[in-house]
Amino acid sequence: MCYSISTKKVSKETEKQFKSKIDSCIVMPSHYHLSGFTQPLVPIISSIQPSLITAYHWGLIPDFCKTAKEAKEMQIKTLNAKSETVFTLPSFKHSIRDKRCLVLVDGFYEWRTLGKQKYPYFIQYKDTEVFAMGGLYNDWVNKDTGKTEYTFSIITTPANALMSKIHNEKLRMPFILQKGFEHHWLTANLKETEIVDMMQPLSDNLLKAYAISKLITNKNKNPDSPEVQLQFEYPELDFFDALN
DNA sequence: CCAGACGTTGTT
DNA sequence: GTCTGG
DNA sequence: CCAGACGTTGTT
DNA sequence: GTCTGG
Repeated sequence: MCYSISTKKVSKETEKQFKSKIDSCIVMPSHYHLSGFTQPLVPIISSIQPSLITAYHWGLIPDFCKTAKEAKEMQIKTLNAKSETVFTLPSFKHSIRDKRCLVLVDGFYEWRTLGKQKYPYFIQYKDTEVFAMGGLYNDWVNKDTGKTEYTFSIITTPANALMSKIHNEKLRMPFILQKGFEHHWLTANLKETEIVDMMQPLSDNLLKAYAISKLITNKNKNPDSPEVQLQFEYPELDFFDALN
């Protein structure tokens, strides 16, 4: 799955890459570390406005939610949507047909388990700073206040070889669009089979990854800092990898 | 029928 | 063991 | 998801 | 709104 991302390098430069303009109404959410569990604003491009980079809250609220309380409880359960079940689950079945989006990031974080220890890793796309994860969105109207909540989920697929080594218990990874093919995901009127065929694990030779320090989960320091993305040597990890 | 869930993982 | 904040 | 707290009182 | 378990 994917609950932790970096959006630091999403910027004015990103406009050319995605042939989209940054929404003048938003402040670009640029962070070294964002946890999905806080429902952060994240830069996205939606299928309804494929030429606009805007910002949505992480954690999709389905239309059937009636109150703000119900919506908030739902959001921690819809950070991810499994590619294998998005066409049938009530929370996602409408969005997968006509509310797809690109989630713009420059990396994401996963934990590798060895024995009783967990080691955080930072994963990036090899030949581009900013890349797109495939997602779903929904604009949910709070009937009590009349306000609209703009929300999304990140789709997950089975892990490729690289991600299986890192995320070695869950064996899942975010659905990542291949560089240059991102807008295919936003095409209108796609058939179910065309959508299904797109939601495959990205080839692992396109990604790079290394272990980072445990600053990312240090409560006494701020993980939203450049140091969170620095490579960190764990002798026991190197030793283990040398044997395997 | 009613009532409550509506999700991701992996494990008992 | 379970809850909470990020 | 992970990591750290898990409590009372009253004070800065 | 729709699906599921009882």
